[in-house]
Amino acid sequence: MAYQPSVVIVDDHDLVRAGVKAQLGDAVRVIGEAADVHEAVDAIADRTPDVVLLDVHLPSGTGADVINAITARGIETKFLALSVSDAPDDVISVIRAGARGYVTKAIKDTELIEAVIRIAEGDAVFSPRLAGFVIDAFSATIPEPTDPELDRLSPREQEVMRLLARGYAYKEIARRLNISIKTVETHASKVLRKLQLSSRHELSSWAARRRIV
Amino acid sequence: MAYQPSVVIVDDHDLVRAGVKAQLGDAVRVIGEAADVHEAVDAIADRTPDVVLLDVHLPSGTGADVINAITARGIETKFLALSVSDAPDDVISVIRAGARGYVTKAIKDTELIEAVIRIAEGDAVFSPRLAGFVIDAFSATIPEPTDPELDRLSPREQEVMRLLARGYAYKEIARRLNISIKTVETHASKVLRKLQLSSRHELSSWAARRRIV
DNA sequence: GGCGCACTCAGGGTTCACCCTGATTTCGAG
DNA sequence: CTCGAAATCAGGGTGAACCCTGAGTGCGCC
Repeated sequence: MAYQPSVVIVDDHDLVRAGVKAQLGDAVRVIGEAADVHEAVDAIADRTPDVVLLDVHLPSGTGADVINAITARGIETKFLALSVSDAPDDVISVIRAGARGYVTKAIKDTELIEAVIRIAEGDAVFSPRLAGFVIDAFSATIPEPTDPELDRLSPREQEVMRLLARGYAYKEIARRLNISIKTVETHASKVLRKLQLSSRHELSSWAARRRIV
Repeated sequence: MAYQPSVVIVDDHDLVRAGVKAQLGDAVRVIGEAADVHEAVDAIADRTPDVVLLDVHLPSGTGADVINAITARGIETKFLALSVSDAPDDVISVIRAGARGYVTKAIKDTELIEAVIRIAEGDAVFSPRLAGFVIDAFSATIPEPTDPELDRLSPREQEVMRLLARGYAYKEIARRLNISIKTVETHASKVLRKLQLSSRHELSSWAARRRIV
């Protein structure tokens, strides 16, 4: 046994913590345990383990909360999320917070040990099915569920709205659509009223938030 | 052998293609090969394999080029990047283009077969060391290298610039900074000139691109 | 002490953004 | 056929955005 990474286990079920500890055997040093967010932050800050085995759902918050609290304190450690959940949202949120791996509790003991070692060495580890979620989120092709706000705009109004959001002047929009400036004004006015916005700046950020531009 | 995914192999070296084919054995059906970007696009479009084994560096372009061309045509297939390179940039760019996995050519034959099967089933597969790059890029904490353009603005001008970029009216900015509207105008004018922009809309997108706001 | 720079402000001007009222045409639903 | 929604445009108005010239104050630097 060349290297024995130190580990803190965070899970709200005593039984799970005991099980994980048993599975890990003496391949790692378990130097702390915690059952909720507060305990976890204290334990990690106190003992700075190489790796934190982190349940995603805790009674007082989420695994992401723990990660955020620790990174906010400038403490350097590595997180491996360990959860029964294989929901994309759970995976993404905890990875976005800074976890470097995510495995489900269905993992076999030898694989868990290997996963912890790899994380300790700086690699990332995923249950195969879960890596896909991260990739999907990464090359985010979020197919917007057709915003109902948008349906309230007539086709022409939507065209004008897009150009407005990009910062084109009325004159430019008129030229591009081959209509008069006055018509553009009319459309612009209706767009703003229908979307309950008061200027093209608000429209710009509105459109940016919904990835329309 | 329950399921035999169809595969197209893209690599500019005959030897490598032969080697890959040998390693895959009869676990998959190799239904096409290609040695450059153009050949690859034709072969994939023609035969629509379940999985494309894709070298990252090709004589006439990159693996990402192939992926972009195929997705542009609306063809659905899955890409597994297979490269000698383990450079983060190579990994990121090909994943960003849409590959669902990346393994190095050091992979063992049984692992390669398993990787192809997993990709065919919709999972993502990575050599462990490479997954880390994707995670790093994903939770991208790009520390901006202090834009030299920004240094050309005086402190006060930078303040005004930020507020302008957020869409505040001169009146608002004047109120917040406790100065007159005329002074805000002066600063705004200088900011636009120094940054060679012509309107606050350009300033907004300029600032958004550099993550200043 | 003079020189440059950042910061402050004013006057005066043009263009643009946005609003309101009102009008015409086309087109499809009832 | 009638009615309404969509699209087109005009006139006329207010305020915001942006420009130029000019000018006063404080501050550090040679």
